[in-house]
Amino acid sequence: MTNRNILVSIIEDDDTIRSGYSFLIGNTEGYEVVSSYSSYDAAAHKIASDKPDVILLDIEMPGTNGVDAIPRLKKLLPHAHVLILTVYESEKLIFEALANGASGYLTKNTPSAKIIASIKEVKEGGGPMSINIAKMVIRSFQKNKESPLSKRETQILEEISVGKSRSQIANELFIDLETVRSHIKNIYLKLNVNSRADAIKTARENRLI
Amino acid sequence: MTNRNILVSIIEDDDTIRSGYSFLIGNTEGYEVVSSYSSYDAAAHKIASDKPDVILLDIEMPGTNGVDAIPRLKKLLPHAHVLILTVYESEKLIFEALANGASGYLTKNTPSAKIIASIKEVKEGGGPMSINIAKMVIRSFQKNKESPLSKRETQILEEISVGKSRSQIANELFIDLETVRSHIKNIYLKLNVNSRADAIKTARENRLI
DNA sequence: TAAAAATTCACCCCATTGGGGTGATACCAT
DNA sequence: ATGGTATCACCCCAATGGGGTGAATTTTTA
Repeated sequence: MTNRNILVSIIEDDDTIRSGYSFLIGNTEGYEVVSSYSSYDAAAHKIASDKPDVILLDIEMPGTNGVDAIPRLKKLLPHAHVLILTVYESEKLIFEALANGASGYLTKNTPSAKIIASIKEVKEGGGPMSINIAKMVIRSFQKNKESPLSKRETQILEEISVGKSRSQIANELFIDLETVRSHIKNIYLKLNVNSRADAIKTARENRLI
Repeated sequence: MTNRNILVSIIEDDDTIRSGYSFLIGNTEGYEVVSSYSSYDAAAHKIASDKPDVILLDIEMPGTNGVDAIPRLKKLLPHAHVLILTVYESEKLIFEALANGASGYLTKNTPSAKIIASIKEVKEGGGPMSINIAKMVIRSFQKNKESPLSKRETQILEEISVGKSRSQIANELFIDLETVRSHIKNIYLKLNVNSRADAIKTARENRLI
């Protein structure tokens, strides 16, 4: 069997950048640019017939933005991989993009060779990320070391964050219901909130849990 | 100013692998192996004075395992970066390691050049990951496409997962309290559970939310 | 276009929960 | 020995959560 080219579509509103990518990828052995569009809206009705393996997608675009475009592209082309290529490094955008089905996330300062390699990687089921993105993702797993909460309080807040009730927590930690209550009260005091939802929100924002 | 060498400590129980890394890194310009140990327990009392910039850490080890070793190492050497180098690819271990403060996660099939580059990357605040690890991490952000839950049900379960009460959900979605209730009942039916905690657990396990 | 699924709402029941207040004891670690 | 932590107690009461049953309407899909 012969390895066929990796078919790439590009959706990027900046003409210069789009031509640049197109030139770069089109002139690389084993890669083929099947189409390029200046927005998702321009691509929507045509990209399905292009049958790309990988879609390079910008986030900042007129009309439908990149993040919202991902699930639509996945619906049009269930087997295509979406590789985000953008200048944005906001944690929110990155996670939204990944949650929406992006297979990788590169920033625009990524060297050409890495872009080419990432397209192949993504086609083969990998998940390429720029180092700064990987850093943010890793950091998102790490807890804040300067938590105002004690160990026990953190533990209880974690139970709360998975939907446990007071009595469930009391049972699992082998302590009295009242003790759980007083811990929760102290948690609320420290976080300056007065509901489970707010406590969870504040804790997540500050990586306390 | 002159760039000083990157100081590396290695904690790895396999003698052969340890010497291999030691040789590889020690013979690379700009890198210096300041110490190597066959376990965390062996390193515990001495590594602080080695003052490494980066610690290469194995997960599978006699005595204190790698995951538990991370926070202790971070306590001994708050400014050192821990780079996991292991054969394990279990999602649980990866996330535990990252949550415990690991700065990067490489699998042992990583080519030498990539290991060397990753040590530098980690020292400069990056977050290197093997492609297969990045893939798992990315997948962990992505929802299951074959959810038994409807869009609305998923939305409501997400609200529940952040600790919202029925009435809070009703207010935010502009629907009646009773409607929220009936959605929740349907969610419980579909997931075969009968509590918020179980629903959240099942949903998280199946990436429904 | 007809059937199936999703979304919406209603009213029954009732034990449990959640949040607020106040206070107390014991154990640590600095 | 003083402040933070962890434990428990009892006051109050509205709201919540979970279970049952049924039904109208809209949307999606076959």
